[in-house]
Amino acid sequence: MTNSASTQNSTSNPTILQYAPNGEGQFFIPVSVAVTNQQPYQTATTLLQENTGVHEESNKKRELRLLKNREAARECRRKKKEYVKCLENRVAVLENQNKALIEELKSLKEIYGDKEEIV
DNA sequence: ACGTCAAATCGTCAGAAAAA
DNA sequence: TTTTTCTGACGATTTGACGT
Repeated sequence: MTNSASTQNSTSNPTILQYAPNGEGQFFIPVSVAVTNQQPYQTATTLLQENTGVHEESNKKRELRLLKNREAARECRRKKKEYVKCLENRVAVLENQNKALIEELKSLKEIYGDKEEIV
């Protein structure tokens, strides 16, 4: 899936974030409206102009945190898929075993009859 | 070709869990 | 206790199938 430009409507949900690149090669930086009470979206360029020193540093920290979390989420989903596949394989194996046991029981009953009483 | 819908996928946030 | 990592939930977007 491509990370194409997307202009999300923030009027319905003020905390929606915009992070995808737009067509001009700029990047919208995620800004939570609920927290910052400013224009919902800023470009990287304007942010760079505005933020120096401490702000720049905390921006870097935030970007790094988001990047790490993005990768963590991908890895988490990959592991979860793998786990589900594993469970599905196990289900298939158990179903086959169950079928085989039922067949075995059936043939044993044919050999010995099923009217024998447990004492 | 087009619209519609459901399912899959993604990035982010918040909070739980683990590590330092 | 603080920091870092993991994961469920959410909303937005993409994708593929289907009917018109």
